[in-house]
Amino acid sequence: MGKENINLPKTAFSMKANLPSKEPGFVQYWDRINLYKKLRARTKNKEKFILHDGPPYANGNIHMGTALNKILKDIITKFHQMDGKDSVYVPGWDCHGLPIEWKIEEQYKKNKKNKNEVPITEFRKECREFANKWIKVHKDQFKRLGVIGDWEDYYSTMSFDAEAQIVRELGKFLKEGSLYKGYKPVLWSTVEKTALSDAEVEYMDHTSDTIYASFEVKKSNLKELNNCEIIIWTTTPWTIPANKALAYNNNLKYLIVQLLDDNKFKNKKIVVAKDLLESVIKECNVESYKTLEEINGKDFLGTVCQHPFFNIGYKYDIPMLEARFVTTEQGTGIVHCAPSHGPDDFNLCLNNGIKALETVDDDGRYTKNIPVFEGTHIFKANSIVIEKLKDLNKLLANGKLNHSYPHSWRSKAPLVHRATQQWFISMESHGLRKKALKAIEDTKFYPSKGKERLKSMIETRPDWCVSRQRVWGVPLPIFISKKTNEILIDDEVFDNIAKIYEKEGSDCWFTDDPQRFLGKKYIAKDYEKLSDIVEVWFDSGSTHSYVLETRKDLKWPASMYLEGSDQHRGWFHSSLLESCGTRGRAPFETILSHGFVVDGKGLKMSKSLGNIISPEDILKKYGADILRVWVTAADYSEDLRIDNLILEQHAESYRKIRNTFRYILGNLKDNFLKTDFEKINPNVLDELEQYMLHKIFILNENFHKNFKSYTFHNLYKELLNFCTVDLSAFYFDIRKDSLYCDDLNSERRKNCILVLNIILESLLKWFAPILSFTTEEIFNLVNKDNDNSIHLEKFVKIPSKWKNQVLNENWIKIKKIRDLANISIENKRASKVIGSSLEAKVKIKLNKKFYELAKNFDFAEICITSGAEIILDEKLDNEINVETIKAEGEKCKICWKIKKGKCERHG
RNA sequence: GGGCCGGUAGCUCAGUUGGUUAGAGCACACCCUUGAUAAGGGUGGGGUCGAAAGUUCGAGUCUUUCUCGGCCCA
Repeated sequence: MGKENINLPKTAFSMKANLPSKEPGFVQYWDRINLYKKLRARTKNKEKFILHDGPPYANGNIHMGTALNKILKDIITKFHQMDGKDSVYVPGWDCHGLPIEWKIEEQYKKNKKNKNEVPITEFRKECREFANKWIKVHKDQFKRLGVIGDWEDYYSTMSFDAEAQIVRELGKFLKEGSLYKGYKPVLWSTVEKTALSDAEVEYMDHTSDTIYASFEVKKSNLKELNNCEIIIWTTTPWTIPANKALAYNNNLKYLIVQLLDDNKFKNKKIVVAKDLLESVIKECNVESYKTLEEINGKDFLGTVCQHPFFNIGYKYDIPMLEARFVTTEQGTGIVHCAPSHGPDDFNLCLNNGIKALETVDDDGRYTKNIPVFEGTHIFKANSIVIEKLKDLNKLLANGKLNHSYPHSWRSKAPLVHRATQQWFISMESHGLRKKALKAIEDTKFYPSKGKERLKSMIETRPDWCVSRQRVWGVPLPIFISKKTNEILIDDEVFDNIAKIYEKEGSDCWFTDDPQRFLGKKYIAKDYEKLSDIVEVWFDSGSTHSYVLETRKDLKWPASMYLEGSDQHRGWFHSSLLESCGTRGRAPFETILSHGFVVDGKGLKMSKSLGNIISPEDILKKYGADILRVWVTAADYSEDLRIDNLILEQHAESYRKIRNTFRYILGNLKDNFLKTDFEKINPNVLDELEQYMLHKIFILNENFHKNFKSYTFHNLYKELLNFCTVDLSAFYFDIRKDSLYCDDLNSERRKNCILVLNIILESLLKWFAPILSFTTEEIFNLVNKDNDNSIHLEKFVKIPSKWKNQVLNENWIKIKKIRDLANISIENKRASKVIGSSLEAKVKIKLNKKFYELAKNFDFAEICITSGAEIILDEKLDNEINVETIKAEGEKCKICWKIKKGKCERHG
């Protein structure tokens, strides 16, 4: 008598997962059976769920953030698919833009090649190849994570049809009139006559002229300020002619000081920040002065000054504006603002209705917008401006300053901020801001706080600058009439350009005869062709038009956009504006945003901290399913922590889940029998089985509730708890005896097997979107038919008759008795009276309420002891009292129960 | 520097409109089992809820300040 006489579990499903080596095989399998096509066929004509992929930039290996994003997308896509929808995922890539240009330029540098000598189309070709290379790399990395999507027919922002559609979209804004020409400061090299990006800037020492200049107050709400002179300090005297405003800070204290030295400023009242007075009088060599008044920054509200060059034609008002960027680090606490020559100045002025002008031309000479000085080169203007200020008695002092200053990385020439011609989409002219805010109201946000975040950005953002002076992008399809200076707006032209791009891409814009784009209606020599490109956020903001709208397998608007929370200012934002501008509503129905991946302590990952974990490392050590567990178990609405400890913990949970499957498979001997849930009559089963069916019903209900609200971490926790608490420690433990020792024909055992089949199917499907590899491994093991996949299945439907609230209440009480029995048994174990619980017999004294319920149950079975006695004791202090005694008698060789006399089952 | 969001046991997360000694799983400790065995079971220890102040009969839950962290902007 022994192991050969009992039904021990046996399965081919190994305890050890070996995910890192096993998973790539499933990636191949899904490729081989063409799972993606099969999925489409399976849910053909079903309601669509479209999660539109926000395109990652095709540059560099993926990092944890990308992995998180793709896994989350895949989990959601799979949930909707298994929920019965046609859940289509088309991945995409963002390809144009500066980072790729840099990479190519870097290569040039290495090879001592000069970018300017390379034909533009050649350069763009290299950019395109570079992007294509990374798309390929990404594709494999994403597939390795278990992500299922249309990998063959993905989209990219540089495909010919995308470039063509971007032209059409711009055409809509041009036609409407909301796309206008304006000016905005960019870092400019007057030597190379080109704009530079931040990354092309080198900071080096530079000696600048400094001045303390004065602006006379014209009028103020604070009478003390009248007749005062506001003092500013700047290191760029040449920007004074472009001055349009002064900036102060509400939180600073200012002083009105009367100068008493015997010079041209004698008795003049000047205004500077209190904290900077000392440095100002020192720098300006003031020897004698008198403080008249202390005022608050807010008192400046409404104050208007005169330009220092008022007397030579600068007759316009100089308003004083509140700005937080004003500090007391240097200067006077009041900052001179030239919107054409500084980003801060530009934004502050823009918010106050003062637009930047073209004040300096490509070569660095003042334009006609700068009276008196027109034609002067700005690098020669400082001394002229200083002289003029002196003449007009607006110069308190001047000097030199050696400081770190931006220079071109190529020519090493100093750079300037210079307003250049740019193209803007107006937020107001055609109600774009209003439309976008309405669209936000109509969108559902997960988590809900995303709504406020996006809303507050749209409320305050300035007009959208969509032009860039670069080469790797879609050219702005703009012709300007040489005669009228007006933009050419003609659908025929836009469409003609788009058609050409569809065939050959947009490279030709830079090389071909402009006449080709203009068609027959216009003559090329009458027009200037722009060479700016479209900023890349417009590219990706338009994906809805060239992906969702044009593909038959998709729908517009998308069911969901899902990205990291930084994309409130990125893709969510640009897509919203583009779509509201062209179609009057958002291109998405819902937005789901997730937090950032941080290390175990909550700090961001950085090279300097050395706390970066790469997806590659995790895949090698744990496998994708562990990474998918990490994504599912985390609350993505906050930042997601990850380190080895956290992964180890999730790996541990995974093992528990895996062993739960293994136990079921072992008892089923890998023979899964699909059952028709509807045909099961719970009432013919033992109460324990009925109770498990009830548990499955409730779990399924919560599962769908959590799925609907996208709270996967709660969903996962419930599944995990079901495996550990309800199955492993409870149901499996109790039913072990029946499974191993009952006759194969016993009703009890057969019913248990039935329930195990049900649990296997339910668990497999619940876990499939999460543990995509492991569930496939099991599915393939128990399904002999070829080319099948768990991912083609639908979620189980649990009949409502499985729900049994009364039974549930009863079993809560039964488990309470069981818990107390366990404590009692543990006491006896500690005192070495017994070891295994089968060596024990429990005497359970109960009050009337519990007795009436418990008398119908076999507590030896429930408590896994050799005997149990239920005794009514109405005098009991507490409801339940359990006493454990050593079981007496013979140990049955088969079921190991200790009984006096023969075992009733095994003789 | 500004805006927004967050800080509950070692870890991942619960904690409904403020109300009994703050919960779960994992991890940990000890014990049992050796017929789920690089598995399984049982029992147990562990947080005063980032800090302080306030409102209240009563606060993890409301207010303020501070602190740490994240995203965005400057």
